[in-house]
Amino acid sequence: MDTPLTDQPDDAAPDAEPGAEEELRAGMEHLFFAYRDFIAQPDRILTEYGFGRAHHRVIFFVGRYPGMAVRQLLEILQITKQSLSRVLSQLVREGYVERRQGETDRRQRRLYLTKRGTELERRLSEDQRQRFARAYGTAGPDAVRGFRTVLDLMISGPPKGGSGG
Amino acid sequence: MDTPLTDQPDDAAPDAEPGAEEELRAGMEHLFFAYRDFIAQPDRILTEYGFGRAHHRVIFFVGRYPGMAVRQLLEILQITKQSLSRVLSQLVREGYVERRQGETDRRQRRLYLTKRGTELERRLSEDQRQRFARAYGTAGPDAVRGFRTVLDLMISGPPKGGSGG
DNA sequence: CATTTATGTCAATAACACTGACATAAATTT
DNA sequence: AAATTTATGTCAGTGTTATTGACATAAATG
Repeated sequence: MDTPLTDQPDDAAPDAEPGAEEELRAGMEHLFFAYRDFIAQPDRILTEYGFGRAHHRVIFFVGRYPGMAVRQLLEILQITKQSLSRVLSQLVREGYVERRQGETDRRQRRLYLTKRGTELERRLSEDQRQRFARAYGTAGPDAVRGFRTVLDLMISGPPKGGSGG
Repeated sequence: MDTPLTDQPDDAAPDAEPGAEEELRAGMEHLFFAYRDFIAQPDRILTEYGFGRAHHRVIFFVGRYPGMAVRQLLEILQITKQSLSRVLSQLVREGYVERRQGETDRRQRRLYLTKRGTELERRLSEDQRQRFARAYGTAGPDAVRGFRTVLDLMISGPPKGGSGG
């Protein structure tokens, strides 16, 4: 995966801009590359299962927050319930995710990974975990703190008052 | 845009894991949120033009590297030429991108933003630039260096030399 | 009892990626 | 000069993921 930073002809170098603007665009560019490479390997694995990126997202978040309700998953993924429905139904049908009726609110379907789902989650995230582990390890704790600080500041707060963003 | 970190019921908190693993997954989760929120506003603007995310990527990179050849754009975006073709042809047809024959290698079609394309690029990137500017400004230079360090380490190297790391 | 919330489904559509096949022009190699 | 490779582009068909709109059920809430 080439980055153009090292590989461009002279007349395709970053456009001369005021330094600050250039720094921002460099960040945007690198965020794009990081995300692109972050999802490349899981994408390859998913095709074996006939799944796509959306399935991975569901498996990741249900694995991370067992017992999560459908509504919360929708808020996180920022997609419509119709979009989620197809993916989630498929995962349930094929035995990767389990739906259990909520105890306090029985309208809810709380989501859990099955054993099979947990295994797939580990397989899908293996490259991603290694990627983070390597980057974190090489960069060191100070850089990791900076990374997390900037990343968190980039995330939009809740739309309303909520729990204070 | 809610994050589940502050908003989950007690039984949907992050699964108890060894600390290191949890830290990695937290990073993965936040990278997802950052990217999700990073592209939300441009996505809204693009619908006005009948464009999608792919058009934005082309406009961003052609704007950043004027005179870029098609081949380089394909390597960056990691998509097939058929996929790029539809998007690029549309942008050319509607006057946002210009193709000029290469001078040294006349097989190449070198890509440039038109005035119209430059205007759209600025509009699309406005929220993203502000987002980065705000995060960078609040986090401070040390954190920004850490952010860039980790992000760069996460990007796969060129495919030829190493094993992608 | 009326309303809202949580969930789910059916149908139609669009954006964006894919594979495979084929074509032209120009550069490079033999 | 001929053969090969490279850069680009198009046509056709397909699949995943998203969309909107309409409609339905069960359960919680006012």
